[in-house]
Amino acid sequence: MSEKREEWLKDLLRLVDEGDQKKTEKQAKILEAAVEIFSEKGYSATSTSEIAQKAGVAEGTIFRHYKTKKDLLLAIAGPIAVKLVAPFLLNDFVKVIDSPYDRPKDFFRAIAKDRIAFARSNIKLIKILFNEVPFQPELLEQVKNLMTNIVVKRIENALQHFQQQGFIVEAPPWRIMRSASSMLIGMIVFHVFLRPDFPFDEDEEIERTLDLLFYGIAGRSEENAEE
Amino acid sequence: MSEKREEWLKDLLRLVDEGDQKKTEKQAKILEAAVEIFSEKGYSATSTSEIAQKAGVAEGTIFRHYKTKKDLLLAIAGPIAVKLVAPFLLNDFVKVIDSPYDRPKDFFRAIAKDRIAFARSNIKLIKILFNEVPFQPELLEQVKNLMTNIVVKRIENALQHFQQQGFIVEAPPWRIMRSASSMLIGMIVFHVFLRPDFPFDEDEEIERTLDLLFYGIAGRSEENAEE
Amino acid sequence: MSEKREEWLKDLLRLVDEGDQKKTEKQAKILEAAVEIFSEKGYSATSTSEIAQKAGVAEGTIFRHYKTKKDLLLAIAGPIAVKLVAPFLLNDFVKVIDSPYDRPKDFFRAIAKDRIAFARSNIKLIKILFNEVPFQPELLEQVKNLMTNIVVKRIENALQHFQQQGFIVEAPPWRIMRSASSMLIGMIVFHVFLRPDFPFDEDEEIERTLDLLFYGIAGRSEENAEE
Amino acid sequence: MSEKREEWLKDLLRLVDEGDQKKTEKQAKILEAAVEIFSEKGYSATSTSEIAQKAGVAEGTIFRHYKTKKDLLLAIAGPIAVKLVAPFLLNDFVKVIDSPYDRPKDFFRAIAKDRIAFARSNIKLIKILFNEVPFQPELLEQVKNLMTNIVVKRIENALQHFQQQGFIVEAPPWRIMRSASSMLIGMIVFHVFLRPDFPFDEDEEIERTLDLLFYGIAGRSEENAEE
DNA sequence: TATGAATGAGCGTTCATTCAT
DNA sequence: AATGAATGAACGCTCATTCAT
Repeated sequence: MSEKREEWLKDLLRLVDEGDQKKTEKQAKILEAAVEIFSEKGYSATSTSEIAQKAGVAEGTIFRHYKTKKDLLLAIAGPIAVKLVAPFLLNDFVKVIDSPYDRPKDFFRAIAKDRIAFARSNIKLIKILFNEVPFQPELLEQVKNLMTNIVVKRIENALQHFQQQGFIVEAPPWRIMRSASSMLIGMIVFHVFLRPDFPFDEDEEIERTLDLLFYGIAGRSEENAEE
Repeated sequence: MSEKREEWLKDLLRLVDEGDQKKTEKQAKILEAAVEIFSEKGYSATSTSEIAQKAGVAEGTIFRHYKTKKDLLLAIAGPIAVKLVAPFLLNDFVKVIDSPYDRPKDFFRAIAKDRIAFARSNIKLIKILFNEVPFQPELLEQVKNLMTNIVVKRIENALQHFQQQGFIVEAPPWRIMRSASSMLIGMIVFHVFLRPDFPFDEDEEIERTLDLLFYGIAGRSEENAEE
Repeated sequence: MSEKREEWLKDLLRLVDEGDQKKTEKQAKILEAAVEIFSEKGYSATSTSEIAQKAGVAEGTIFRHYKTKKDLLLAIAGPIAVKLVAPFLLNDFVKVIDSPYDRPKDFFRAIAKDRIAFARSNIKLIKILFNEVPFQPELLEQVKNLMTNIVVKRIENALQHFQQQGFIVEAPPWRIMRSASSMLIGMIVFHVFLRPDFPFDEDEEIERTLDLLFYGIAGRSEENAEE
Repeated sequence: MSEKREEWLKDLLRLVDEGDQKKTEKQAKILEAAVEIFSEKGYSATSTSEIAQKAGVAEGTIFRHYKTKKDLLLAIAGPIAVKLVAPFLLNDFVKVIDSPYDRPKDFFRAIAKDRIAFARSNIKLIKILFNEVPFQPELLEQVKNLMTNIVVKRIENALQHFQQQGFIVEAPPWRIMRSASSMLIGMIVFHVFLRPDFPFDEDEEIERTLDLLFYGIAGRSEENAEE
């Protein structure tokens, strides 16, 4: 089940790679400062002079590396969008169906742990991405592409695989996906973004949340009553 | 179980009431225009002259009614924050515990239907609220207050009530709340904001989503295997 | 021989009229300052802040009245282009053919005196016009239109009229026009723009220059030799 | 009647010679690009980065050869000013008085043909020169010097010589010079700069224009009437 | 109450020029 | 000799806000 990589995806990946490598010292400082302030005040409310000051460079230097302020934003938000869905881009992601995750819980657990870790080390970048996606058509387009063509497709495949084996309830895959995603994303949003100080044992929390996802919140009375 | 209303809450409610009533025609047009543009381009990227133009008033008129641009934003985003949690503010919300919702499903179903309807008629306002909450300390504070002191408290009460009756699984209420909220919010976000054109039967969708919430996504094999 | 006025001409004339009338005090000061500095340093080398300073207004005020710096230039250079050819725009200019100027010399003398006076009272504006025409396509177009459709046409008519009466040598009208224009323009350029301090009696100078134009610079020997 | 060469003239000539010779390949490309863009958009509206790009060199390279942007302009406009009056600089220009041009028409014809040819091969440079002379004091000074001390002086000499022989009408030489120059310059401006596509036979045109210059535009009726 | 001209600080961007390589 | 990254002043222009009418 080899997936043909489309052009736009290749371009994206190349962009990400390039961005990760060739960076002058000044460029790195500019990015660092921009991330900091963009995430604090939002893109539109951030001035390039503020970025320059925080980065310790002249304002003109910013525009030598990024033709416009928006270019600077996209240089930050574009790659993070790709990295956000990186696990699903892996060619061998599909192997999930053949073997590595015997059970759907293993599958969700793996994704959850990986993405929580990722979110934790990229809090500011993810904030920027989500704050700006509604207002930057290029970003929106890119995110839509990634989601529709990569993530949704692959998860759907996995779910159908699990359904065939009877591991997952019979229901439209998109609803299961939506519900499962919501629960995991909700967990991340709460523990990483809203209440990073709320004390909890991550592994334990993932386990208990998966329990709720898999077996529901109904108590014994409810179960007997309805089923 | 009467709840003492704090000062800040009284202030908020008065604000909302006032906002809903005394509005000159011009003021209404200004708000309408501001909502439109704020939701499209974001608060910071919107200029007061643009609002004035769209509202068909002079620029000075805006500042006669709202001392600053931020005041205008807060006049929009503040009330919507309150209305967003309005059901939980009702004095008789607590009655849920005494009688009206025999079962938790009825409880969640009622909230879901009501809030979906609300979201649908306030898409732009809610967008504005969520876009700006991270950057406006006053908004953030207000939302935090509402959430922590009203919503969380009352839902927690309800959940504990249901747990006592055995209708809901024994688990920390905050985790159940987080999971349930995530699933319902995820449904709203998806069907109202992300894919409003995605065809679905609302009542049916709510029912099936509640099923997943209550009984989980595990299929028969999985159930047997683990439990 | 009534001439139908084209649309663009109407527009131009309206523009000039408007420009001459409704001007706030600030607007007048801005124009005055702009004319001064544009003529001294050229349009591109002039900064809007300099204009604002000289006009005694805030920089923003300039942009309330003229959307861009180029608009400001065109508000100055456009009308002067029209006024420069104003005499030829008069409907009764054509009467020249019926009676008022019995002889071509009277015709050229009238034009010369009028345009010298005009040049003298609009030195700076004319400088700006001619400095910027090569670089502003809109101006170039406008000047071309005025020249080709109005000035050239009408002078040609007059010349042909004079030729029919034997007052002017038989030669292609455009060559006569070019030569006559050159001589008069040369006179204006020299005495008004290049050496405004060079002492001369204007009426006398015009008369003597017309003599050269009409009877040539050849001395008696040359005349005998060739003719 | 040998003319003592002043210092400034020596300097100029040396500058021109140097300019024509020692030029690295890059330098030549820079000049070429600068001429192109200066003539298109004007000096002030041209950026050094644009020149560098068009010349295919680094921006720094320009400043290695020309200390400032203005130096670059002067390196272009200075020499062309000198070349523009070059014929009058020739030591043997004065021979005109002794013999080579028996008649003034030959004299003017020679100058006209030569300068038309020159203008044609230096259109852009001449445009630059005349566009910038009003704004660059150094250029203005240089052109004034050349004109007053060389061109005017020598033509005046020639004219007086022709007047003594009765070939040219008795009138202040400056007026004859102004009129003759205007006519020839008018011809060049029209046929070379304004309407280079206007079809005409150059030799014929020069001849006919000289006729107008020498014998005037008056027809037979006018001649009889006035003289 | 409503206006819109006026403000001047601040915006994103470009500029001519420098200098380490 | 040639580069191009870096500079910071200056650019044209927009901004939220004020105020006389």
